[in-house]
Amino acid sequence: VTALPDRVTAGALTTGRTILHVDMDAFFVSVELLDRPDLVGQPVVVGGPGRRGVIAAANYEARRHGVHSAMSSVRAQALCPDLVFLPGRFHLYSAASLRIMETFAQFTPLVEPISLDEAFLDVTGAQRLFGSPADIARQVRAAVFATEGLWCSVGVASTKFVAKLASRAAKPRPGGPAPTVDDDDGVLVVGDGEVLSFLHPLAVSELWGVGPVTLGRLNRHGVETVGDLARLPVGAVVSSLGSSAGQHLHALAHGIDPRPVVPGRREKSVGHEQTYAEDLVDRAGMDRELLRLCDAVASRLATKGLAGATVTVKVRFSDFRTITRSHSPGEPMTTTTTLVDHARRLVADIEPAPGVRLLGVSVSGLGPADTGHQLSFDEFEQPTNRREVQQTVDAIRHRWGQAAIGPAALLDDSGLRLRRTGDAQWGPALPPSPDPVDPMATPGAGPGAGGG
DNA sequence: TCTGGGGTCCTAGGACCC
DNA sequence: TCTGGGGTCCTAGGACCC
Repeated sequence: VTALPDRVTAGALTTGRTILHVDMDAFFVSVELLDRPDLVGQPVVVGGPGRRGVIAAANYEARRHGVHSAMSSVRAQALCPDLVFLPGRFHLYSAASLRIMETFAQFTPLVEPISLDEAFLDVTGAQRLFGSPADIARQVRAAVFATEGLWCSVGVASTKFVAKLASRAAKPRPGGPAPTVDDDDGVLVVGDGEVLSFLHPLAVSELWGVGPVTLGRLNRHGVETVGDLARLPVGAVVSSLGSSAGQHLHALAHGIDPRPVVPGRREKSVGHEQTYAEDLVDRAGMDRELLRLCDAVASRLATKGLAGATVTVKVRFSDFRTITRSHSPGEPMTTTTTLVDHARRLVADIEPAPGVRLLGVSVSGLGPADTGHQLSFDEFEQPTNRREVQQTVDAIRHRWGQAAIGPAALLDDSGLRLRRTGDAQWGPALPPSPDPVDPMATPGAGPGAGGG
């Protein structure tokens, strides 16, 4: 694979776009299996095995039993008693994802990541260097396999959403043959003349943006397929779904999607939330957990060099009713102490007694953390500068790991170890874990969702 | 299917300003 | 003080995606 030269002008990309949607196959599980060749051929998932756990990713052997991501783990286990559960190792997936995105960048600078395992590539201007759209798609797929040992599926079209649907159609089928680099394996090109005949037979729920609620509304109009939606007058769609969503989906049903591939999109919020194996029932528990969440959020803000304007607390009660409370203090926030002060105030009048199953803290309105030393009013009041404390904590964590230091209020009953956030990625472990966390563990190397 | 955790985007009402 | 119209910001909630 030859690297793309520096000069690819945006001007050449304005008409007749060629867009690739690249989607890794069973990404998390595939990464795990590189380390565990002994499990190849067995049904394997990454996810939390606990009572409130869910499946994050399933390999094709597991899918053959009907197991899929977002399914509750209890149900997955029932469908496939031999299912192998692996706890997630997020840092591995992030690192692999970064390398894969770099591989994409060898073909075009216009790479828009959607998640760790998916991206859009606008290759309109890359065809003189790399050949036809199908040629480029095959080269991308082969390059990812050559560098990572991982397979992906590639959809090609002149619009984003058709490219995405095409990559899904190009996926290996559960129980089907294993992927190869053969000419037409794992790649589907939908030419402009074929868009409507490809699109219209699909279930309308396949469209990006049609979830359970929208599907229900469309079904009430007798819409089952994308073709049904296209035949409905736009007015009827708009009156049912609202102006924005209605016009957008109606246009999609006609194959129209002007959204460009946008590289380098900035993140807009950073947050942590956690569902508890046992509901929280008192103020002290809420206050302690808010501290834990704010500590985790502040730590990530520091790593990214960001500050936030608005803090939002989310509370989900045992009956699943969910509320949010937010506040924008007027000054950028960076520290655990500032975040937790606001977070606790936001829930001060909320009664935890019915049982709180989830708490979340997120920060939005992100901007660069100013490196100057303008003290906020808040900090000015404090005997010790909060920013300095936060910076010292962050430096220690950078050197010794996330669990090396933290608020004393988060020490567990032994008084020796910190209660940590972020291990239970896919739902709480089996019953409340008496299992301590090694305070010297490296980030992400905790007991994980399955440690229990 | 008794429902995770990371996010994005949209809507709607009210405060506030000109 | 029986009072318009446009714009922006803030807050709360919800749909949706991977």
